[in-house]
Amino acid sequence: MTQSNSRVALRDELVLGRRELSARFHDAPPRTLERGELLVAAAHSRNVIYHLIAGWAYQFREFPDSDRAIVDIYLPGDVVGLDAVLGSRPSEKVMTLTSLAIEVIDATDALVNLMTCRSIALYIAWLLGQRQRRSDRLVAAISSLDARGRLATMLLDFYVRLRRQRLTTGSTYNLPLTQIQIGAYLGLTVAHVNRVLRSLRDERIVTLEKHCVTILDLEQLTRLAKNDPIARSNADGNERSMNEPMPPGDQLTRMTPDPGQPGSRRPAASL
Amino acid sequence: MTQSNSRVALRDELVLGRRELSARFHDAPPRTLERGELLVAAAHSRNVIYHLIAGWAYQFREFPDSDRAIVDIYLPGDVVGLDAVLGSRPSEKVMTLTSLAIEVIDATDALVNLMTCRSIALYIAWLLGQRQRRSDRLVAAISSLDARGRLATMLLDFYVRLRRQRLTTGSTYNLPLTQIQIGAYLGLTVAHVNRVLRSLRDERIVTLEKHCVTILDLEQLTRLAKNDPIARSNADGNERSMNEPMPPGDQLTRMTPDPGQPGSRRPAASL
DNA sequence: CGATTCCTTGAAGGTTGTCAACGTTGGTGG
DNA sequence: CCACCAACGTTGACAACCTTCAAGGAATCG
Repeated sequence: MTQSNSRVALRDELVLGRRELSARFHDAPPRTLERGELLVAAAHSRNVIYHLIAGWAYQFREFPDSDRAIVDIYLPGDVVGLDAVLGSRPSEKVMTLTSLAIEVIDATDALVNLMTCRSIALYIAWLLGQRQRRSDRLVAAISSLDARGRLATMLLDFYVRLRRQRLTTGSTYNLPLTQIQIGAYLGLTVAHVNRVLRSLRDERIVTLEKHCVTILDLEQLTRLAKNDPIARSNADGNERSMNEPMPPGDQLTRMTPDPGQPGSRRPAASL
Repeated sequence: MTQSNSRVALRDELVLGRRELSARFHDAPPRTLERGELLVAAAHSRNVIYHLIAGWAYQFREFPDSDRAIVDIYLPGDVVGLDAVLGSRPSEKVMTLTSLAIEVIDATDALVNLMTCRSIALYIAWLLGQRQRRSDRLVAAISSLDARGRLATMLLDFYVRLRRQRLTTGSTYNLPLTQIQIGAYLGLTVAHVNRVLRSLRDERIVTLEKHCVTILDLEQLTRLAKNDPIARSNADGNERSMNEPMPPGDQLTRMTPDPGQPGSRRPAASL
């Protein structure tokens, strides 16, 4: 079997796994949550995974001095809780940022059963890898970029992820995070987040007002996120690879798998 | 099936998966690498995973301005490359910190085959979750602790992981990182890493000289890592849970799985 | 034993945190 | 409808932490 053949087979199997897992999620009726509720992936019964149909949520870790560090942010279409099901210690909680529509796979041994199906197992591994890559990007951004770069990285990341899910078309989207939460996510204080947002707005790069993000200068924003001080101002045609994630939408016919955007393009957050 | 029953079954299956994956690793003869070599998980042929028998390595991400951010550090016993095999973009590389003894599972479709075995699939998911929890801890530390806290967290983390693998017994271990690399890992400059290490040494909390770490005051170090300014100076008996990872060694008979420390305790870095 | 890399330290300056105050918004109940 | 309250947003002054820059010393490797 040639490399490209098995690569294609892998892609197909991942798409299959996505469908199968989606079917398992459909077994139970969807639920809704209010803003400010905890997804008790740890408390009530461990080994629960969620599929976000609509709404945002964030995963956080608490320190004894009572400030919380946000370690990941989930958007519609994301699967939540996979990293925790096999872990021993709870220690991390997930809280809603908006009201939420979710599908749930419950039961303590659900994951064991899911793993029996190879395509689902592969897709779950892909999902775990996807979350890992998000974390790696965040670590790199926080540890080597200043406040402007971190903000730019975050705003771009959400932009790309929403576009991939066809949840935004223009250069604007809704961001249900308070500046306090942005600070907890990027390792900054509210005051400084506010200052930097102001400066980005004054420079006409991006605006954030009333939870609404508008990207005014995508090129500049990308430069900031890359820590690339002098713009090479290359043609927009070369604007792919904005920060790391897979290209959004238009170039789906490639070697590497992208189950997040299946062949049959459904309107909203299909698994 | 009661919850505790399936929990026990899960633990057993994870131990089984660890053994099975270990067997797959043994299929090919172990290899060695020199210090400063790249584990080309991306270049030469994707879909390669490694098992570290001996030696350290680090995963990093490069920025255009040529400084690199270290996103994870691998110790003996760790499995490297799982997060990358299913990903589309290379973008992250792994480099050795010491000379390395490794086992390799190659072939493009290796992971697809591995996932056919449910216990291996479960164990791989557990490994991915373990790496994710490391990343989450790092994000939390970098985004909400100052330099002292970050250093303390890192030194404690290595300490716990080495103890869990029975690679150190006393309060001392070998740390094959330069201060430059420590800075790249924690988001600090060399100069500041040096200064903080000096202050930690002057306060008789921990020393790092010639790549040798000696923990002098475990309690203080733990406080720093927790951002817990005033020591409650509780009895040492309650010293568990140093930072997040699973308790080292002595309380293995618990509900939650810990395949990293199997029933039959082998001397060194068994999978 | 040269040459590179790493460690170490000081001084100066910048980014960010802290603190405080006030304006704004949104929800609640009188 | 308005008063109230709580949470959030905004801004300024100041301090602290950390970076930058520079230079000399130590260690490591071919």
